[in-house]
Amino acid sequence: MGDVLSSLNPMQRQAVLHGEGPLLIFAGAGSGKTRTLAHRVAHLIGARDVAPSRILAVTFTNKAAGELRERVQRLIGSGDAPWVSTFHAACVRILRREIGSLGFSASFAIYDDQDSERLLKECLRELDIAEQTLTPRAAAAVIDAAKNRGISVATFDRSTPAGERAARVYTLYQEKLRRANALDFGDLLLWTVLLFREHPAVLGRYQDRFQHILVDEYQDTNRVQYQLTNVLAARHRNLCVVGDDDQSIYRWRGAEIGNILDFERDYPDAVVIRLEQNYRSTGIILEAAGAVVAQNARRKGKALWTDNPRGEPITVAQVDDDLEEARYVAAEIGRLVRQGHRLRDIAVFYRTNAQSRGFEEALVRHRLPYVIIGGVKFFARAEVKDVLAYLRLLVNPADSLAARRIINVPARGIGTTTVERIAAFEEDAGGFLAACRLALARDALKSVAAERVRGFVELLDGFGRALDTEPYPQLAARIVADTGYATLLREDPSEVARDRIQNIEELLNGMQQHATGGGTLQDYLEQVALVTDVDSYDGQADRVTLMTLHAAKGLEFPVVFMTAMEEGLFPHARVDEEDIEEERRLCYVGMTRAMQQLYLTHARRRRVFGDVHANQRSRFLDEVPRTLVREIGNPARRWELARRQTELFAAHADASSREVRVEYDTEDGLRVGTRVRHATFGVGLVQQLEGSGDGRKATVLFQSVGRKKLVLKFAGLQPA
DNA sequence: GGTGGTATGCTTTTT
DNA sequence: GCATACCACC
Repeated sequence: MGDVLSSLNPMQRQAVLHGEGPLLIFAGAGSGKTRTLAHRVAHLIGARDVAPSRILAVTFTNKAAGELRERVQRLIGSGDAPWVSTFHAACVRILRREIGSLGFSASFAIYDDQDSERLLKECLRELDIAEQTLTPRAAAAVIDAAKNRGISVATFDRSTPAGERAARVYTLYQEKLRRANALDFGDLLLWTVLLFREHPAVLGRYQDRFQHILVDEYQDTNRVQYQLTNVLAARHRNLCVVGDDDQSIYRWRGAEIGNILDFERDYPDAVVIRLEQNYRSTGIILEAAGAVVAQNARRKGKALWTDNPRGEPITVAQVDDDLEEARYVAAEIGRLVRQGHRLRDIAVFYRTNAQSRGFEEALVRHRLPYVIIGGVKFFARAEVKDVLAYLRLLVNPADSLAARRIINVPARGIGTTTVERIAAFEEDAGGFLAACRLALARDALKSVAAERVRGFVELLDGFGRALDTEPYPQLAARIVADTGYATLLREDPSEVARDRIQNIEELLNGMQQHATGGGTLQDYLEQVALVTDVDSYDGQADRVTLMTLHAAKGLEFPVVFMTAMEEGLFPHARVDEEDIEEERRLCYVGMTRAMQQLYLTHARRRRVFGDVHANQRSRFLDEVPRTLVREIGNPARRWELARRQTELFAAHADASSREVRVEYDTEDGLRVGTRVRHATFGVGLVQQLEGSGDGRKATVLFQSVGRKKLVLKFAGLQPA
């Protein structure tokens, strides 16, 4: 263990060695956070004799959980592993065991966003709420936001007409979920909180059990996650949270940055450790990113530093339009590759998924292989969801949404009329599939329709029997064959159909792999419900990576291109001034992904939804100290740049000099607002003057290094 | 029930 | 500008 510890820096070591009691770790970008967490967990097990089963470590992504689990395993060798999982997976694990007391059965299904919206559409129709009043998507957003804040149907605010309407939708939606024995993503967390609240004995068991709780990315926890961790940690109070307020980028998903900012208020005895040494980026990249995020007011503020070389200046490239931007990026990537970089070392970031297209086209033209993370998700594809719906229905026959999805897929002549006739029995029967049986038993369908529905029910019954006798991947393959899905696609010569066949094959392969590892069908469905595309990013294939800035969090690349750095795109036009700080944090996250080289590109004109826009360069570009930048592009624009940066600078200086009460002309000619030049720091603006004679000092805001207090006698300031 | 036309709407989306 | 979603029609 001593050896292992010696590989840590003093702050990391302190975080690892901390014993009992609350611990807050501010971990700056690239400061070795995962490493520290892994060592801490291993230390608790190896040196403090904490049983692995009594440790709970929570992350936000499966990928992060996997990495942490693997590193811990490497450190502790074989033997029991602690719980390392996402919030959602941890809740599923608890709920599979305990959900009986909430009136669900343990085989509950997990609905993704798409499922939720479909179900909400049904709700809105039943409640006679026109889509113009409330779209399924908007309803989903309202309900999800409520769940994130721990608000159940019982506590939902009905005081306004819109609130009353939303409450009715929420109520019906929850009823439908319950009848379908299903939980959506928000439910996984909220039901767990409610379980603990209503069943103190159950809570007590878990409180006892989890002697140590560690939470990663604490800055992105929402209120329910906050409640969950804090209530679970209430007994032992060994709560270790790790995060970086500057990397909080999910406010719009309910994340509350206050959770991390107020940790010391929640736990006055908390030990606070700052990991401020960055091992990832060059000095220049770090300084530039730091200067940008320093513009934010609501932050703890930290001083990241690095022993790494200063590195090359940041390239800011101005291009004429979006096409040229894509061309420039592709050409530059080609050049980097010829210089010896590998494609997998290079990433292209953009603000919205829709922006990937141009880069794809340009990369194809340059014959540069790439991979896109995000966009349309594999498990959200229609054909994949269709096949999964069959399996879901077998595991959880109450899943009416799944039943409705596949009753006529592939087409077997059961139309909307028949479906609606069956739906009339849904309530009595308790689910759509049961309603099919009931409708048949009551002879409620026309003869042709009845035949077809009977065929569907018998088909499913056959699959149901096979479920007990054959491995589920085989069953899945049989479903694809016996339903006629395979034939349908094979007879279709189109490219779309070919893609779909490939996707289904990939799906079946994935199942095979999972089953070989000993997983059951229920495990598989659960895992599939909780994975994302970013999780599957392996970084091994030699390809350029394209992704949104959000998807990039937690990753690093030797070379990073941040594109479309323009007002309206980034920061995005949809964010109001209040959320600008979050956009800026997103910028910070993007910049700090870069290890060696960082490119920031912006176009003078760009096509957005078909119209040409002339966007101003992003304010974030102007917040990067010019001394760290190499500008490429139209030289005439450099004057514009210089002018804008001076303006920004003056505005900033103005704002911060407001506290100064009186300005006198002075014998040295300096006053607040004077532009001065310093031999090392370059140009700056005088913000404050104090003292006289040899002790006279000036506070100067420099473009390059920010604010400095200088003794005039030694500073050698020149007018500029 | 499948095809083709037009309407629609488009930030980010850890799970 | 483009993909999807829904409706009308065959």
